[in-house]
Amino acid sequence: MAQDGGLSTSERILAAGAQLFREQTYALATTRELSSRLGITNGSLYYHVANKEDLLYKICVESLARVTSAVTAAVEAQTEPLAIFDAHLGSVLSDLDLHATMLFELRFLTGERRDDVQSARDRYQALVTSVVADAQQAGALRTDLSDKHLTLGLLSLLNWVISWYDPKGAMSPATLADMFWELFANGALAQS
Amino acid sequence: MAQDGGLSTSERILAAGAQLFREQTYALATTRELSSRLGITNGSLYYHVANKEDLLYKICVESLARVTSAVTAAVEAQTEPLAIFDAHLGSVLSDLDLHATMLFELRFLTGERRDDVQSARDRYQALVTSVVADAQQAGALRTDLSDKHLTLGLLSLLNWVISWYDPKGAMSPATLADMFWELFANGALAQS
DNA sequence: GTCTATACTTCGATAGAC
DNA sequence: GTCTATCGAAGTATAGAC
Repeated sequence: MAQDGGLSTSERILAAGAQLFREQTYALATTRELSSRLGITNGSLYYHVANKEDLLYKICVESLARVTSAVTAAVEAQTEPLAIFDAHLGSVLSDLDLHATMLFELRFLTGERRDDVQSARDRYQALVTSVVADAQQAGALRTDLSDKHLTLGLLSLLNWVISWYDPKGAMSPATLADMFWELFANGALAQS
Repeated sequence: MAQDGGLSTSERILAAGAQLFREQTYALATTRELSSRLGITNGSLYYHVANKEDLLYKICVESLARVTSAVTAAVEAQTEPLAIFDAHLGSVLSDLDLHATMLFELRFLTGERRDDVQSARDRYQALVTSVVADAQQAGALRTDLSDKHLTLGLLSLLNWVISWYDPKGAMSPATLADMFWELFANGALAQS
């Protein structure tokens, strides 16, 4: 339960865990360091989380829930593919720790947790593909490249940005979305 | 020194190390597992490499040397930006272990080794940017987006492919290069 | 150039008091 | 809900014989 104006312990653990996992990667991050940042001992941490992998699982689930929700809402409001760039980057770049951890550390999950997150990610990708396919059928996007390939190009732009984006840099998520959309939509060739 | 038709021990260690680091990540890969794959004991491994980080360093240096050499040669032969897609993907996708390790594990290097590899990577990126800038000045690429931004988009396509490409899949590096070039050059919008 | 043996460190997780 | 104390496992790297 949330404190007055603050965060619940579970929420604090999720945020601190995501930050730590992004800084050091899941494998190298230690539960001792995490406990220390939270101001509790290593033993106390295990009252809140079952184990280290379970924390990673919760982070991945939360990441995909947020970006899926943001893009779903945007697509329902306006069906232009540009909406995806805006909604995706708006969500992802304002919670870099969360989404970077999902994207790069997902593979360390095992068994059911791994399958669970992977299928959530597949569903998100299918959502983007369906928007692309709809735009193709509406005549907005070219059809000589398949919906899968167009989506692959689109998601390459959106995913790779996580590995270099600097929140303190000059570009806002909205500016970046406009720039990427412009490039994705019209290409890099000079107009003849 | 190379055996008859085979590889030297150093070359075998480099290849096996890159494969292991890509499979498990640098942090999780153990020198014991590496020794085991090479058919020697853990102690023997240290006759060939100073330590684990030094092996990662050698892998990163080799990766950047190869892709830089491939793209440099291609650009000297034909100055179209398409040449970059072909040469880059041709090199990278035929040595996935090596290049994936450089791209995703570089950050675990420390001190001088880290600086050394990072500056080699910066030089490669500057090479690509210069090709883009030349094409802009020649009137081939649009100039309302900066050379840096166009390069960012280009490298997003080229780098992200490493995280999903399957050598056993249907697409050859050359086919993929054509597809990405087509998308990068002309964009996703339907022609009006 | 490879072996055995091991020193040294650090980690995830648990037990049980408060 | 947090603490102290600790178990047991695993890792990197070294020493010294062969």
